[in-house]
Order: sequence, then C-alpha cells, then structure tokens
Amino acid sequence: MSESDKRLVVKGNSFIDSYWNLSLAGHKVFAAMLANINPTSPEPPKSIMLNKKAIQELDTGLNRVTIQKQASSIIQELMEFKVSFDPEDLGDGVFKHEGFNVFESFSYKYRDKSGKREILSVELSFTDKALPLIHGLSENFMKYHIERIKKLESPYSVRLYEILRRYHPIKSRRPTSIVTIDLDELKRQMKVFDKAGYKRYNNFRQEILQRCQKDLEKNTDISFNFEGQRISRSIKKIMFIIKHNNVETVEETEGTVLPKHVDIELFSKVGQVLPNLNEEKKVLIFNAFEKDVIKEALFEFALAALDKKIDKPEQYFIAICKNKQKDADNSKQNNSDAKEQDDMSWADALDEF
DNA sequence: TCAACACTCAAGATCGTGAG
DNA sequence: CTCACGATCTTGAGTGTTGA
Repeated sequence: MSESDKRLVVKGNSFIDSYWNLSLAGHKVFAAMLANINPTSPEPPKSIMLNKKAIQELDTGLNRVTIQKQASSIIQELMEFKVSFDPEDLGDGVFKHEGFNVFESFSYKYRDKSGKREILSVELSFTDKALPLIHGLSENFMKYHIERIKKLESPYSVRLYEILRRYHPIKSRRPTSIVTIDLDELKRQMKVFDKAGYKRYNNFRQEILQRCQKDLEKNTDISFNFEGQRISRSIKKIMFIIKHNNVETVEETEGTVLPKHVDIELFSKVGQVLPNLNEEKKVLIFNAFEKDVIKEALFEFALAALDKKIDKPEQYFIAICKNKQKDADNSKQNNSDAKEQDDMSWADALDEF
C-alpha cells in the first residue's frame, strides 16, 4: 500500500470534538489501527496486539527507523490514551468533568532497562465507552482515507485535519465550507489550552494554525484559510474557510454553503469590518445583496466609520446595503424588462439583527 | 493616560528524521 | 546505533493599537 491507500479511518463526531491529542507517531498508529477495523462489521473489533512488527505492518507512513526508536513510547502513549469532554457547569462553582480511557485490559511485556521500562508489546482492546465512537456508526461520524494523514508533519495537523474534515466531508460537493470555532475550544481539542506558549494568540496562529495550513495544503485533500474574530480586543473565535485541495474533483454547482459566485475575499473583508457578525448573518447578507452592492457598502461604511462612531455597525451596514441594492435594482428595471420581484425578501430576514 | 492585548522579530531548546 | 540537520516548540523584547 503506498500512494493509493484507501483504508478508511472512521471516528464518531463526538470523538473528534472531545479533548485529546497524541504525538504524530501516536496519531498515525491509532489511525491505522482504526483503518484496519471494518466499521460496519456486526462483530466489535478484537483486541489488537501492538509491537514493533505489528506497527510496521500497520503501514502508518512512519519510517522504519522511527518505529524502531519510538515503538515503546507509542505503545505506552496508546496504553494511557484518554479523552475528555467539555466540563459541565453544575452551578455554585461546581463542574462535572467526564472522560474515559480508550483502551483497557492490556497485558504487556517490557524490558527493564536500568529501572526504566521499555514496553515491547501490548494487547489493547477498546473500552465500552470508546467502542461506540469507532465502531458500528451509522450517523454522526467522519471518515477519511488514511493516506491523507500519512505525510502530515505535525500532530496538530492531524488533529486539525480531522476537525476540519468533520465539517467538510470527503463527498461534500460544496466547494467551500465555513465553520467558526471558539478559540479556547479549539485549543482544548488540541490539548494546548494549558500550554503557556499558546496563551498568546500570535503564537497559536504562527506555530499551529499557519503550520497546519501549509501542512494540510501540501499533504492532504483539503486546505483552509482562517481568520480570527474579535470580541472587543481579543480574538475569541476562528473562522475556517475549508476547501477541497484537489480542484479537478470539485463540482461547483450544488449545495453551496456560501451563495453562488461568492467572493471569499470580500466575505472575509466583511468579517474584518464587522467582527461581531457571525457567518450565518454574513451568508444572509451575501444571499440578499449583490457583490458590487456589498463592495460599495463596505466602502461607504468605512468612510462613515472614519468620521463618527457607529453605534450599531451591523444594522448600519445592512441599511447601506439595502439602499444600494434598491438603487441597483431600479437602474436594472429601467434597462430590462425581466426583473425578479422578491430580491429584497432575503434582506427582510436581516431586520431581526 | 494606562492597561491589556496583538503584532513582529529573534533566538535557544528540544524533537524528529534520514544517512551512514 | 550515532550523528547531524532541519523543523518545531517555547520564550522574550520591543512596539503599536484599542477600550476604559
């Protein structure tokens, strides 16, 4: 198996959303273990024996030397593999924290190396909590070909690939999917929330998001752009614009999340000018108004913002759009006999904002 | 004005990988 | 197995911007 490794890695969405991470090698071995399970088989997967030879045979994309050197630590990492969920606020400052081990009842062999254990082999079976998240899934799961992560260079790339893949499935005919993820939530999902180095957004962006961006573009079938969204001064959310990397396979005609002919750059600009506007509202705006109208409105809005403080920027911006759209429609009506009537019905939906 | 935050740039430490 | 090298992780300094 090399270029065309079509084995499927299948994971439940709640597994993807939970908080965990592995080393790069750990990710690849775990994914390969899942890829060797038939997710639709009525029989749950049997226990899995892991040792250097077994890891080699899993065809993980790791080179022989890495396996030789890291097998013990990979095995140990998987033995201790835990996932946890968002703590539930029970009130009065009490939180309920839930998590579980992925593997159980392991028996393992080790070599004692001057007090240090070098794990040689282990027999792993999935816990009852983990099993429903990797086997027998009929809905709420994501899947990808293991080939996609074999070449990834960072554990964060693998994690982010799975997170984004969940929102932009393999068979999605959408050219683009847009998802906004809470920054803290994303950090928790990647297990970097408590890492001092990533407390600063710039480091998180530079070292994780930008590297992952390059890594995914170079080595996988999706790529993404992202944009930090501010609440007051701080970046609180990240908007990801995810697209298929292999342009030949993309059909642009069906099921668009963004309206047709949407200008992603313009979409992003609106986000910059109106950071409190979520993407659903932005999509509404792009459905309601023509691209040129939005462009002109942005310009006018920017000019107005230079002069004065705008109290309700979103409403103000929409009002400009409406006026400009009316002007545009009127001039069209003068030039053409065929005119759709209910263009502004979309715009009316914006009034509630 | 001040504090908080983000930005750029830089550098040392650590890790992962491939060659021999 | 060792070694070298490049990549990644982490931290810090200095500066600019923004909201209170």
